[in-house]
Amino acid sequence: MAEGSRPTLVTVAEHARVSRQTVSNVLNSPEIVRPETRERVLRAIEELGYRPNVVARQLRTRRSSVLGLRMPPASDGISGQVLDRFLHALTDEAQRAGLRVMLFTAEDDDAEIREYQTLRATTGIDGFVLANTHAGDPRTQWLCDHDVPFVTVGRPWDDGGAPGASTSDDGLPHKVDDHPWVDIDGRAGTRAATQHLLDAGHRRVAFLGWPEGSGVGDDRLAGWLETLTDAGLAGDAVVQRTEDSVAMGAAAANRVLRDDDVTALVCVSDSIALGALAAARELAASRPDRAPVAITGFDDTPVARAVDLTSVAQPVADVAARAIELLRGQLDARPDSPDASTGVAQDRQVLIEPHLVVRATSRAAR
Amino acid sequence: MAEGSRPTLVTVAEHARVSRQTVSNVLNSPEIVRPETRERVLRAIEELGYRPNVVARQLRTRRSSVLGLRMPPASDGISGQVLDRFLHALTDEAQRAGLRVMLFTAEDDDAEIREYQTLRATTGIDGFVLANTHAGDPRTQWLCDHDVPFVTVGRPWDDGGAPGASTSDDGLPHKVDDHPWVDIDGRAGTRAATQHLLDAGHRRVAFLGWPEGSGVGDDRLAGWLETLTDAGLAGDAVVQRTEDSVAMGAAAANRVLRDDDVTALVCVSDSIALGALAAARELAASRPDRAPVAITGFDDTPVARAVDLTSVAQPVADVAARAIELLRGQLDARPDSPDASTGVAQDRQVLIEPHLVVRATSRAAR
DNA sequence: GTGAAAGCGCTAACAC
DNA sequence: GTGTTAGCGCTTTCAC
Repeated sequence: MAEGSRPTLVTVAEHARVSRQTVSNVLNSPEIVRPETRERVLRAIEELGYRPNVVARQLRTRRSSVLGLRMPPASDGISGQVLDRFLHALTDEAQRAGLRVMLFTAEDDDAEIREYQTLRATTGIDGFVLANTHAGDPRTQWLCDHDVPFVTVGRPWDDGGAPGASTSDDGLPHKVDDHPWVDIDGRAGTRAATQHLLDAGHRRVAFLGWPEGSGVGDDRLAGWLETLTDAGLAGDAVVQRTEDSVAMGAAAANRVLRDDDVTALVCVSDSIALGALAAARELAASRPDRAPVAITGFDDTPVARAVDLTSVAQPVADVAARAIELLRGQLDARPDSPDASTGVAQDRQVLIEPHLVVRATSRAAR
Repeated sequence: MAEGSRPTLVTVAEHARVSRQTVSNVLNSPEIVRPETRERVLRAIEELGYRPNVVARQLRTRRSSVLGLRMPPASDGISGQVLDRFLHALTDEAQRAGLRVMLFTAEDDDAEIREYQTLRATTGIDGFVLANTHAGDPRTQWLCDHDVPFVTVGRPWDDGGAPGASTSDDGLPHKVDDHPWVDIDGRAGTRAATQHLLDAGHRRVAFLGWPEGSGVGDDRLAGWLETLTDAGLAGDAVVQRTEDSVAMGAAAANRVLRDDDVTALVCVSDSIALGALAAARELAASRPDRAPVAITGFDDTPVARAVDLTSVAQPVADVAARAIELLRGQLDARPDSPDASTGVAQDRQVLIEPHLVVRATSRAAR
């Protein structure tokens, strides 16, 4: 504070009576500097309250330690706040790893790619985290082609619906599907939900899903069907597919519940579950004789907590942690750092198991 | 692409046959360079696909054009997603203004202040956007003391409850309350909601609020009370205060609705409104004779849309735009840029009026 | 109006 | 091990 401006490497060097390079070494490769010198330098740093200027370092090393993330326009879905939580977790993990998260926006995929270019050309962003990737995404293609480190949150779903990582059709320079990603195992989630309902004695467990073709939706459906099949109940499988909204959920539920044997519903989302809940409640009011209907949602949104809805919770923090890990792996593997061997050989694709949060809507009849 | 690496100022200068300084001028002060030279330089820039390196510029100018924002830990409230929307809008506005938003996290206020220091010392962040400020916030104090540009989203509520900007108790070097902020006029919001209900013929309009002492909550209550007073109905004013949750909202509503004359509820939040809605529905079922109850919420969360709840919508995008504006004003007013006069003289404190979104829960009896 | 010189704070080479 | 020499790409004097 006494000096007019902040101390620099030179200030520290003078103070410690060494060259400025030695100070730099103490900071970046402490092991190559003699302990007593190191001590002296560290003391000087301490005394002066020196903080390295990362901008200068960045100019020199061409590494920014900054990650870019496109802020998606708030989808109007009810599942708000999972992005909030993810963002918080990601920022936190990044910070812990010495990285920063920088936000940007883009109208569409092409604009986003243009932003990648700008961001890399002008501010030297090191890598990107992509959410909301979709089949045949031009963004992942571009990033692969330009050798930019990135990780997607969500698998690269083939147009078919099954997870990628399998078919390696030909010897293209870059197999787009085969990039680092982290995702939540939706199938395992619905499996848990369905099993939970079966364990509670339900036999005819219907599924309220999204229209066919969405990788995520089909994956969740698969988990339900699998479980039913394993239990020898696949013959009774009932599915209703609908758009993701409360109203549509209610309508779909009403259709399914015309079958009096259906006593439980596994829903692909909390929105649909919320609709189903309303439908079930009306049904219970109008027909006290009918068996009460158990319901599970997916995402464990605040709404689920609010209305006491059993739901599959996404471990967002884990996802963020693994995403940062995967990104770090790529960053460290770049030209300069020979630490490539240091990093534990890790899978480039990570599937995280969600867990079921059991609440009132799936517990024994009230 | 032909060349190995990216073009720099020198590359452009050579290409345009001018000094590198002239190129810099074309970029930063185009008006001082002769039109024909400028043309030539611009063409060279175009041809080479030159992009200025902001890191180098930053090292030289000490301005980063980056804004810091602490990512708050997801509050468990139902009102998720307003942060999402705000973040998107803020990023968008910032980008439009040539600024970037960088995220960070901190455990508490002190840790946040430490991050301010780190961020400014090492990466040279230009300013901050603070959300969730509270009475006697040490962060705003610190930022004022260190002359760091910032803007808060939300007024600096005095411990009393009234908005600051009024009492200037003594001649302290920095009047903490008197910093730039943007906020939503909650009072105007509940005023609109209450008036809407009065217009619909309701006479006894109760308020379900938060416990006393929260600036935001008291402000919202004030709007309701004001409107009732203006209508000469203050004598009938009924308030129930409760924690912000669906269950508490239902309980509070039940208490208020014991009074058969109460036909409308203005709620301080969507969570509470959601509870009230459930209570009202049960009441309607059990006592078909009673007049139906109209309900309004606050925040216009996805849940409100989902259950067709009338609610006060926060114009988040406007807030973001004004926040960026206020920050820009401070950034431009700094040492170098003499453009201080250019910026329209603007208020340093901005109150934005929300608007009511009328939905089923407040329309004439179904 | 344009150019030349200097330097922002740091690290990568290479000498010593 | 340590110091010296060069820049990274840009802008800011200040001559011309």
